[in-house]
Amino acid sequence: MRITIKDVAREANVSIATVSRVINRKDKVKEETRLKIMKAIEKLNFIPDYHARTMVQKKTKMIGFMPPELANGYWSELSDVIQDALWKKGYALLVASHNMDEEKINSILDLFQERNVDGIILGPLTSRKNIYLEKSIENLRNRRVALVTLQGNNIPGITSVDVDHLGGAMSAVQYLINSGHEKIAYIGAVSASREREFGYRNALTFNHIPINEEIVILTDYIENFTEFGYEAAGKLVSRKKFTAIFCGNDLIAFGVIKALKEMGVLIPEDVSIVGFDDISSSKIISPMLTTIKQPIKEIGSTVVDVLLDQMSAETGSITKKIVLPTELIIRET
Amino acid sequence: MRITIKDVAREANVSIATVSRVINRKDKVKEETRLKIMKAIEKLNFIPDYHARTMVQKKTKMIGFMPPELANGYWSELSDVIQDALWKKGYALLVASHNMDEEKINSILDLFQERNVDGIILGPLTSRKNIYLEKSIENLRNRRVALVTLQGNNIPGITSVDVDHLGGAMSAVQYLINSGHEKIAYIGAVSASREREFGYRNALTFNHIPINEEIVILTDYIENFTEFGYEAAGKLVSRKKFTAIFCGNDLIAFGVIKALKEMGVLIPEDVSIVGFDDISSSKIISPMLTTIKQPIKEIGSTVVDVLLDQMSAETGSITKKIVLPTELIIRET
DNA sequence: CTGAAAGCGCTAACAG
DNA sequence: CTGTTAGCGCTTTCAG
Repeated sequence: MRITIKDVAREANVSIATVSRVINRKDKVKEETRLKIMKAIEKLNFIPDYHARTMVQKKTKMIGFMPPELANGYWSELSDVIQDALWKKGYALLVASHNMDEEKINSILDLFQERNVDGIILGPLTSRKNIYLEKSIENLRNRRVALVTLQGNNIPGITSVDVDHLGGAMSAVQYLINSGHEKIAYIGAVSASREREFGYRNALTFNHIPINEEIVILTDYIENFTEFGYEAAGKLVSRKKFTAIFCGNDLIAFGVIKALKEMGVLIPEDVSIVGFDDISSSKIISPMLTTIKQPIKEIGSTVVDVLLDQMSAETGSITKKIVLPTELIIRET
Repeated sequence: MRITIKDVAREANVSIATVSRVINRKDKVKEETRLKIMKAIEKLNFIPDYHARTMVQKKTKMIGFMPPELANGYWSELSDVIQDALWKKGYALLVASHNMDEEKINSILDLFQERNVDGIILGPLTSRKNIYLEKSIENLRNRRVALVTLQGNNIPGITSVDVDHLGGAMSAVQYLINSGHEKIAYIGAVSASREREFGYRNALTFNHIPINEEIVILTDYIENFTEFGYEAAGKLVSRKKFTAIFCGNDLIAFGVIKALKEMGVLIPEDVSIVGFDDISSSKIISPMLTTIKQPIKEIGSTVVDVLLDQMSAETGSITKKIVLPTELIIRET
């Protein structure tokens, strides 16, 4: 059925070892025999069996990627970048989104172990304590699987790549303050990034503006950020005590914008809005969203670099925390 | 280093064959020994090596998915659906987007072959003739790899799952006509779906409205649909001869909306717009986009069903073309 | 019900 | 430069 190295060897009248040599282009092989073998490979349409090779080499050239979801500008854009960067280095990407479902997280990790991925890129995980997860991670580490985490879940001992949420949030709020706002509301999700909330609080405090908890709306992880923003904006308006809103991410901001428009609130005349992430839709919504841009390309390439570094390092490299800068993108809101 | 079936066998004082039996829950094993082995597995944290298993079983439980890109609402939403459906059936997804790059398409297909995926879900491919691709596909078919294509590339002999682009486009244009429009423009990409353009033409013809080629703007595949829509709208306005625009997809429509707004054209008072796809951003843009909805969930589950069917069928099943219906979603534009 | 042994397809010493 | 051979970790007859 399947064409194997044996068939090629027979066809070319050499031993399987020699065939192996030419497909791995390692040891020297006489040009003449190389050509002969190449021809046989061509003729038989031979593609070496990855699994057999893997079994002896112990390298799968496969990286597991576990984002919370794909159907969301931020993660899908990042996936593309990561996939592309990895591809260029000869690695394939096994993608499995977990939707913050604990059971799925565990089973994905099991799958990654079973399939022997060389490395894993973790997205944010549920903050709840998960014994099984901890055990899996320890296992993974014992087996020297490279691990990197995106959007720092601060799992001890794992190198993380993330942006400066705190700083980004502070600059967003500072911008609002510089524009003359004092009553600035915050709408955000705790699970996604607590630091953005802290940045908000810090900036206000730093400017001697008291924090009014009435206009701080938080939620845990939710499926649909946009809907959450829409509803939160509704609540906020009924409290009428703000002239600007800093949103935990762009999707939330989209919901907010929609709600405000429906209620006849003018943006930015009545209320200014700043988001976070700068996903591609931010440019197409109207008014165009002012937001904190995450350097997605750099995040993707950095995470890949870090991962590959870790895999090539003989001895376990030390745990780092890599923080990338954000940038304020001023648009219309 | 790695825990193998041997370690478990030793720990439980049985042969490796028996261990294999319990992890595969096939042959009968005495309950007592089963328990003993389970305990050993637990204790040693044993996870069977997938590659070794695959080598003898010839099934990888892995499906390759090759969309044009991920960073686009349509494909990322679909990926999530497919991944989830497959996951439930015990399959992992190997994702690789090709960005319409011919070389990458070829190399991805090679990778899929080398890694022995059980099935492949193809996205739209370049329309240009690609000998290498044809050969790969033939190879794949010879090796009985299940193949399904999304957004019908009409590769002969491959079952496709797609929506009714023609019908959807016709209903979009018909809706516009019913709303009193006669001068309806079309902006679309040829590669994505020629049928949408045909639907546009058909609907006009069917209603005895002559087609004005001046307000039909086409392009080949482009990286950024939104930008294309933005520019196309600019050209269109200078020609001033339309009261409605049917866009080949939502992203294009977003660009159009942005351009019209900037030029002070009111939507829908001056110009009505209908898109195609109903990606999630369509609801957050303002005004909310009237569009043709693709049933993404159904597309995803259908494609998975078809694929699994094909894999379980002993004899090569016949090539089908599955067409799913679309739905007109009337919103504000 | 359980063990022994023969591969699966390939790589990596080890000889020649 | 090239061939022989011993595994990689697991499943699967075939005996017992």
